[in-house]
Amino acid sequence: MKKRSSKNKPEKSSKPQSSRFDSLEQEVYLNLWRTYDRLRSIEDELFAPRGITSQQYNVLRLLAAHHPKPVPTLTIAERMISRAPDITRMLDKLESPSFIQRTRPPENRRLVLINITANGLRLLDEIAKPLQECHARQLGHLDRLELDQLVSLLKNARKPHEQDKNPWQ
Amino acid sequence: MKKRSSKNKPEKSSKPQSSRFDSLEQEVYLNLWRTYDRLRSIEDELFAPRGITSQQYNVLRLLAAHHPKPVPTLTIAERMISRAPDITRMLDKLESPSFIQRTRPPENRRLVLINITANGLRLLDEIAKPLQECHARQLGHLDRLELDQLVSLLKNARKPHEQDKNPWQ
DNA sequence: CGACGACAGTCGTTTGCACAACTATAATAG
DNA sequence: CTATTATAGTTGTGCAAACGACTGTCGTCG
Repeated sequence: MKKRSSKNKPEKSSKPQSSRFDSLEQEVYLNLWRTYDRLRSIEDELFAPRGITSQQYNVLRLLAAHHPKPVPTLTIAERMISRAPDITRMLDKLESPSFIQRTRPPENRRLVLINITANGLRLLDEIAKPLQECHARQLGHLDRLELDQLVSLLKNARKPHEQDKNPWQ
Repeated sequence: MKKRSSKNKPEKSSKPQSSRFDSLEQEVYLNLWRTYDRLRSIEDELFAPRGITSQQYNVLRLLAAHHPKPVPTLTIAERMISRAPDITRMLDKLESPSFIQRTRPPENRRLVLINITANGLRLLDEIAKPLQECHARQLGHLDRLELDQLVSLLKNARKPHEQDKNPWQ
């Protein structure tokens, strides 16, 4: 995935090539933002009728991946795709329709361990197929090479900004 | 440009890296989301102390680009990077520190025309340099080829999802 | 043991965002 | 010249996110 050394050119992209952008970096960022926004709205159409957000869906996926082992609350927060400072209330919303279950282990009562329930697993199963179709609508028009390139460039772009030991870096 | 089978990936169960995603499209989308989130947090550090959001900043940029011609409210809403259903109250926040000015033209009193003020232009000017540095921190580690590729792939990715005549497609 | 600090979550409050219903104005049809 | 429809924003309300302060629990060090 390494394309080339990233420090081999002196005067990079600081010149306003296009009138709409102050720099190439800005153009990249705004395109990233716009593209995220467009693709997200497509996913939201899928999740909204089911009463969950895509953040919540990703919590359920994380839990399912660890199932039947439970995951502590703050571990979930760490692994979220976008920062989740209010993980408690988000888990509340998954607990009340009983997609998840909380337990406080006696050997360390500071922890709250989260488990996905059969109900939660059923939801994931129901969503799997429409979500697959949703992803195909989102990005199915790109070929495999483009998708691979995109993943690689995106990873590269955020690499200096991932600090902790989360699985994203 | 179609017909890419998206379900022919063999499961490599030994590597959690590749089993973390249900499809390559999902992997792209989650990477897009994550990268957007990381870069955004960097920009937010810049804008927050100045009391504006990056959405608001982009409104000011749009207005500055048209200055001294005014722009109608809903035209601004259309051109926003991410959808802005509540453009009114967002402009309120720009009007109270008098970064913008509203006028209702007598010849069509349905319109509300927005102009950037000298104050708003001054804010843009003050932000320009730190923002440039911010962009360099965000993406300065990528070389020109990578940045160009990224822009192109991102545009391509959202192309089917841009419908109207906005300047983003 | 008992105080102190670190750890793991929770909760209060404020702010922002979204959808939909609403007002006001202009254009058009009969 | 009125009724209807389209246009352009605004506002009500409710939900979700962000930040920080707070509670309860555990480890440890004198």
